[in-house]
Amino acid sequence: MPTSASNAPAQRLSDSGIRSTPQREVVYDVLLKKRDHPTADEVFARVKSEMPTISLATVYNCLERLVQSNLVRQVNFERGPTRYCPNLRPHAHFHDEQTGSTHDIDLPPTLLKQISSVLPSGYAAKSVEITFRGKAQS
Amino acid sequence: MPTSASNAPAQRLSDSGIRSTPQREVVYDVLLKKRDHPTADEVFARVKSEMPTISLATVYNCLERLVQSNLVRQVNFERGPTRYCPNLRPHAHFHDEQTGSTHDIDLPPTLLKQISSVLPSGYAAKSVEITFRGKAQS
DNA sequence: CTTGAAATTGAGAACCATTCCAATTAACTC
DNA sequence: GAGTTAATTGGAATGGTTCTCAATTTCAAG
Repeated sequence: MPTSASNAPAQRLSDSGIRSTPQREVVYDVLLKKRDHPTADEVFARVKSEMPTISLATVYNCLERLVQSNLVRQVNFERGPTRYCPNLRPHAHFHDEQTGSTHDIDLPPTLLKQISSVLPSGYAAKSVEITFRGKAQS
Repeated sequence: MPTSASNAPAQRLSDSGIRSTPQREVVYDVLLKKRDHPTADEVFARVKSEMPTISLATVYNCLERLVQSNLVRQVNFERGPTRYCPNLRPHAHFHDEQTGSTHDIDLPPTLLKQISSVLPSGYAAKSVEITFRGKAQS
């Protein structure tokens, strides 16, 4: 079996040092395919259409593993359910209040530096999280 | 009745067009006095020492009113309980992972403009939320 | 292959911040 | 100060995400 595009996700799983299972591959694949920051429930629904026997607990387990392996990031808005995002580059989130959808906004490194420069000395930030709220033209 | 320092909060309540009650004044006062982004439960505990008969439901009601009146802002971290913040100026939050404490970081208007400038045309942001995570020297 | 460690399953339980309720009390208006 | 509207109270209920459990299955290394 060649290292074709279709099993690249599986490759990335084992490359990340986590055991590759069909469930994990499908979960990861679903996240890569539609990057709309789905909740665990939404991932569960999507995965089920490809793999009807998967359980919600497994989806939670897989997502947790993917997060631990730094292949996926967790995103939280307000107090809603945790969402999952396979975009590993520095980016902000734009939350469209009309549609409820979330868009990734790439952040240039220069801006990141400028933002971190507002921190008083003695504050060492490991990460920054930026969320816009408003409406986007559709 | 003079507008003394002690009843300024009460004044600000009625100035905001909401009915002034002892409970609301104490809740607002507690938020102003210790600006460490307490949860509703924490506010409840602090208020109770001044007003032992207040109920948790009232604390929630008061907080909701204060938020509606734009005297207080809600802040959410991860999926934890909602926190309350009387700082109305544009600011970011620095979340110290060691201590769990949260510090306000003032944001200069120029930076806010720079941040908003990364938005593609068509994206109209009504608000931005910036959270740092890391450790602060104590 | 064998074997041991790790993952999956399914259903239910736990968790807990928040809201609801109906009764009581209090705050403004005239 | 009478009346009307809104706020407070306490306790119970809600709601929904996330976790737990033990049994079973699957993975991958030697």
